[in-house]
Amino acid sequence: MSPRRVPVSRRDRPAKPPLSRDGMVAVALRIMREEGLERVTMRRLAGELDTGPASLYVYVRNTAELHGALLDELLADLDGPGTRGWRDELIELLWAYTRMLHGYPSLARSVLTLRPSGPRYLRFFDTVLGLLHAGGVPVRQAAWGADLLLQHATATAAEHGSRDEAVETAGEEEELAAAVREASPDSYPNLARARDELFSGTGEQRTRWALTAIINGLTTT
Amino acid sequence: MSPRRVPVSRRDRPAKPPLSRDGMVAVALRIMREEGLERVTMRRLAGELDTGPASLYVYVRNTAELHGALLDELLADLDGPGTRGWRDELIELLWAYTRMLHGYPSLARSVLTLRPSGPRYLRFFDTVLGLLHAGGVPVRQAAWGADLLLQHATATAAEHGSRDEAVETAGEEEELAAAVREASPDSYPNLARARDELFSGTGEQRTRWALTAIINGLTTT
DNA sequence: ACCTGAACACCGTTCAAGT
DNA sequence: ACCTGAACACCGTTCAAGT
Repeated sequence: MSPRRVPVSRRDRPAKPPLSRDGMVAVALRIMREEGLERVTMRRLAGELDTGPASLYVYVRNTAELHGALLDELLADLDGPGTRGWRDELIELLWAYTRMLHGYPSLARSVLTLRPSGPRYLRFFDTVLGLLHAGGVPVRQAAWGADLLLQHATATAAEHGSRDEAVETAGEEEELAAAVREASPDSYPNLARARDELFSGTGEQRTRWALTAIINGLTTT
Repeated sequence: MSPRRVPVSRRDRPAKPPLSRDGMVAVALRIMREEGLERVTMRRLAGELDTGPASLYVYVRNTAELHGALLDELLADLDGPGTRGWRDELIELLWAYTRMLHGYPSLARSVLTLRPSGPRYLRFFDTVLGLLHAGGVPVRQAAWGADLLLQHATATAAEHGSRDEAVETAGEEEELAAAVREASPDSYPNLARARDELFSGTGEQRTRWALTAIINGLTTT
């Protein structure tokens, strides 16, 4: 009779590190990087931290707050502006932000309704405002414009995110393309005329164009 | 002994109307209008239609498709453009769309990742393209610009939606405001300078300004 | 083809009771 | 104060079996 295999018990495992907000966020970040934000649930996180879901509520008010913390963590990897003209630097910065969020479309969606307020986000916002100021944009247009630019970048990442869920979205994209193709020029003359341009360009080209257009618009409005 | 009250049984109720996609969407629309999109779940809808959730999958592929149908339904209430100049009409149309979606922020969030392709949405898109064309905007800028304008309108509704969930968001808005107030002018000089303008203006003023800025930008980019 | 019961595999959050 | 087991009140989607 071979010795019965007993399941690894609590006391055989390495001592459970004490819970902390930072530890929680670190684990959440790892799960998000490896499997996407969908997998970062309170229950999963609790399991990974060897406790019950209720324990997490000592450190965050709710999932939205956790998502805000994750955004702030990602923002740490964003480089500050370089030394070119304010316009180019601004576009580069916002494009880098868009690219970063593009890898985490679910986070982008969450951020869109979040009003983030972490230190890294404030730094980022300050930099955008600074570049607009450097371009001579009056303070009101700079404030409203920075908001507009960040909203656009976030919404773009949320919309065209590139994780597995994008497979579904690709189906809908195809459905829209088909609907546009089949739209009769009689009832939809403008759609028919714009048919080819509606889906033209790469994501990068369109995003850069949009950022440029918004910057041009806000300086003259 | 008073007659025992028996619960209303299946056969005492009016004959169950046959399921149909239109019937489903109509009930979903009613629930969304009365209680918000959060309450429009497959299970709730099935209960309301006196069937099991599995039955709904005969008519829609998934919840995303249902949300697309709801948007198309709402779009039916949107008036076409009037007779003023293309610019004013375009802003009016997009503002009406924003206002409409503002009442259903969860739907706006869903639409942002949906690529809607319903007939009413195509009509709406065609109208936006038509107004830009009337303004002499070249077809490529019109196509990319229409996309940009619709994305902005949808994202704005998603962001500042006005249902009960807005109570939570108000808390986060307040937290951001507090963070901005407390941001030291030394480490966040641009935030400090823009402090007052960051939260100035009504939602309508800011949305109209943003739409105007984007239109100005896209015509010159 | 259309319809469904039941199951699969999960959720976020709260709360009373512990330490 | 910090932590937790257990419960509350739900989810979307699939699938085999019916009609």
